[in-house]
Amino acid sequence: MTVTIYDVARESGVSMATVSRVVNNNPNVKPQTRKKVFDAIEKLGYRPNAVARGLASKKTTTVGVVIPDISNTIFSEVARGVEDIANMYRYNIILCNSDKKKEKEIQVINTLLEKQVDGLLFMGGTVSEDHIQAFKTASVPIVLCGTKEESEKIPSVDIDHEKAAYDAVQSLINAGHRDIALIGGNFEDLAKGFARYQGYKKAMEDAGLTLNEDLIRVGNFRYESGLESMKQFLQTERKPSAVFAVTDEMAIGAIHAIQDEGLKVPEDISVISVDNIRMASMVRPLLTTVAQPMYDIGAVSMRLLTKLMVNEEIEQSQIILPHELIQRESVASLS
Amino acid sequence: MTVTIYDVARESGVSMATVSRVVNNNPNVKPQTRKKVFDAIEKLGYRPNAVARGLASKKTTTVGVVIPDISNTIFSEVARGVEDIANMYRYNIILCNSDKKKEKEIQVINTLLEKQVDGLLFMGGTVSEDHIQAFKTASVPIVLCGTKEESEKIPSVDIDHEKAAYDAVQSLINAGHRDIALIGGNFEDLAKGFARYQGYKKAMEDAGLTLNEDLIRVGNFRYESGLESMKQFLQTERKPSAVFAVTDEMAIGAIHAIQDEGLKVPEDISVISVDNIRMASMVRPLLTTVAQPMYDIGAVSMRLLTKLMVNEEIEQSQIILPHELIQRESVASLS
DNA sequence: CTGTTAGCGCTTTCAG
DNA sequence: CTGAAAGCGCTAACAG
Repeated sequence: MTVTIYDVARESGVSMATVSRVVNNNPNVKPQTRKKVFDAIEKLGYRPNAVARGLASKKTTTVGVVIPDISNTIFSEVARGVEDIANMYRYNIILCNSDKKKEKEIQVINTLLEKQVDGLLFMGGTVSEDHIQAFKTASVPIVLCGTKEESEKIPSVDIDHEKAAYDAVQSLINAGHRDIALIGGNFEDLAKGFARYQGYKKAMEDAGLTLNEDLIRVGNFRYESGLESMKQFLQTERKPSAVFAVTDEMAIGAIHAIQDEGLKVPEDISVISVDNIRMASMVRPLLTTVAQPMYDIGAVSMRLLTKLMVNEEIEQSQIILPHELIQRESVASLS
Repeated sequence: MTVTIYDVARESGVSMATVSRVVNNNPNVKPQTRKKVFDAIEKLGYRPNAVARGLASKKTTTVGVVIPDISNTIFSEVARGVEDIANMYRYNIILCNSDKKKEKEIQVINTLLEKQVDGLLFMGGTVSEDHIQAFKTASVPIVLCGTKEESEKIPSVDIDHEKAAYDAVQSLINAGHRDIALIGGNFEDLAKGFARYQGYKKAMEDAGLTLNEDLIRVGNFRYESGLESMKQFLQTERKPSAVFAVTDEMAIGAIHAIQDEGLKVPEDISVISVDNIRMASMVRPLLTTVAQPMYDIGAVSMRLLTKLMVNEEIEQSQIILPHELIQRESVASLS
């Protein structure tokens, strides 16, 4: 029923090897025989079996990607970059959601490896010792995407989260703000939550400003938590004149909390954040934020992985992509 | 270097067949031997090769999913439903973006089939004759997710887009609106763009209202086009009292166009749409919309596919999921 | 330029 | 409950 390379060989009167050659575009085939083979392929409706090929060649041309949550816009934009480049180099991707649960992450890494992926792209929260251990059992290259780990042994691509946060806060300070609140994210998340907090702290300290515990809240990176956090700031007697939210979603939540209170952004309170998700330019006022190049992070990670998979020489295995402050409408100068 | 089932067999003093049995949880193995085998597996760090297994068993436990654009929130929410259920039934998914380009769609369908996926989930715009042709060459089940085709031969799951649009517009009419503008989407997109337009038209006609060409614009489903379309309506002398946008994104664009003009939603103009993306409850005013269960559409599609893949009896192969009007803040009564 | 021949690592009858 | 053996469909030397 299923037509194999053998059937094509018989039909066209050549050997399997020759059929294999024409299917794989090997130049060492006389144009004439090539034609015969193509005709047979067409006639029989032959479709090469990639699984058999994978077993024989030990290459599957598919890469595994573990992602926290594909329905989260921030990751889905990265994923698009990943897939586009994968595609460009003829790879397919097996996508696995992990919800940043360590157990789940380790589990999917293993099943991906069982499936003999040619490489692995890992996007997650923190990379623990257990992760490293799991990676070690792999015989294929791995790149971290949007994270990194201490030792910097594993190739990775990300932005400098601390610096991005620093730049955001500094721009607030430059605009004359002194009472700057922070809506942070999970500090356990070293690569992102903690790093962005560090950037805030450093910018404040460098400006000779002291951190005020009352002006620090930690949310979960999401809209609702930004809204909640801001509501609480609004109840304190000495309201901040500006707030730095560690993600756009929380910033937008904050903006709405402010507006719901009858106050205006940026006239009464300025808001800034980091990310630049699509929605940042789909709100009023337009959100001022430090852009992180989501698509590029995915694309560059995948490009790096393709190089690693063919043992290509690479100049740089710890890649930091640039971020950029996008001035829009949510920050006012206090002069 | 790589440890195979044969190595485990030797190490534990049993046959490959027995090792295969314990790995596959076949009950016909004496607990004692089972233990021996597990010990050997652990000792050698054996990891089953899913590609070899796939070749031998003709099952890969992976399904292909072709999706228009994973970075589009509407599809990424569906994708999450798909992956969750796939996972639950031990399948992995190979994800391919198609951008709704027919050529690309056909191409990825073919490579997915070459990779011997056990089933195919297709989300796209319109399903043409060429698609059907490509599907026919497949020997595995296929389900359409968020689309359908004329003949209804191919299993599918979706909502009733026409009825959803109808309900939205009808609610506007019930609220006393008469001048209801439409911001539509590509009419070539039969399953969605055109169907939703039909719903609008029918609701108007059923209420004895005549369609006004000046009050109809077609966008591309996205925010910017909603904003643009609304701007144009605002310049006409007889402004609509309400607008029905075929997607939430366009509705939000419309809201901003209205607000940018110094008018208020819903006091001056009401806005309603269909979708209920996460952002619908992350704007001011909160968007009133007809919710389509994105996650469920993905989950139910995948569940249907899992049944098809094991030849399970199915009662219903054309599944229509319910939609629901979510009253929030963007529609005012004209009484 | 083309054919022969081993496998790739696992599942699956078929015996026993 | 366990083993032997025959493939699954293809690639990759190696010859010629």
